[in-house]
Amino acid sequence: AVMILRSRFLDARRKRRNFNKQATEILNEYFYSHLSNPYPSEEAKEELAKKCGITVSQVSNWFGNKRIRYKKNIGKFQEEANIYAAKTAVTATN
Amino acid sequence: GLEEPSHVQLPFPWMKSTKAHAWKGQWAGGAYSVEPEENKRTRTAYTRAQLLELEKEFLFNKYISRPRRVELAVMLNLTERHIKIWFQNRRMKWKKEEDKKRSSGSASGGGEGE
DNA sequence: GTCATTTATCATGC
DNA sequence: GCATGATAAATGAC
Repeated sequence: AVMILRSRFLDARRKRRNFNKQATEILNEYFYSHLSNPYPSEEAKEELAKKCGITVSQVSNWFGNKRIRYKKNIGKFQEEANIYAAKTAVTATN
Repeated sequence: GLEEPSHVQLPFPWMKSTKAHAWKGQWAGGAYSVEPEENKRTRTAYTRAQLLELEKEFLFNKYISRPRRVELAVMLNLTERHIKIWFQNRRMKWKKEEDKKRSSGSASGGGEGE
């Protein structure tokens, strides 16, 4: 048996601050307009990072978290999905 | 009666879990029949002592040899696979840190530090 | 081997 | 009290 001990000391300070509402808006717009394949290219990540005022790593983190949390509970995001779906009448056909 | 979903969210391929789907059925009754929790992906929590030894070894060299890996595995009571993966991840982390240092030292801006 | 990603977990914000 | 961003095992593509 693998005993999982919680010897989590301060390996690193995971300080976090929430993103701007505007940044979240941009990220969500991209996510929901590419729901069939929400994997932005490196180029797209850089552009998003620039527009949001965050780093490329942060963009990657955001999409990673968003994808896993979305698919784990699609129902929870349904309302949000509708909002952004209406906001962007964009071709998501990659 | 039962409400019929007019525009059900298509189960895009990326929404499927690759391995060890730990969560319950999200669209049960729809397309998929998601198994209940089978084998959850175990995340080994390394002890302080183990991490200390691994870090020490990494300081010595970034790539660990097979014999040394076996040795370390016994010493730390971990599998070779654990050690191998730890070094792979550690190298990626190291690279990221180095990248940050480089960009921070040269051209204007980029000071993303604390 | 690298490396983007998945996944669990952590730490914080509110 | 969960939402959310970050970190680190673990996976898989190549």
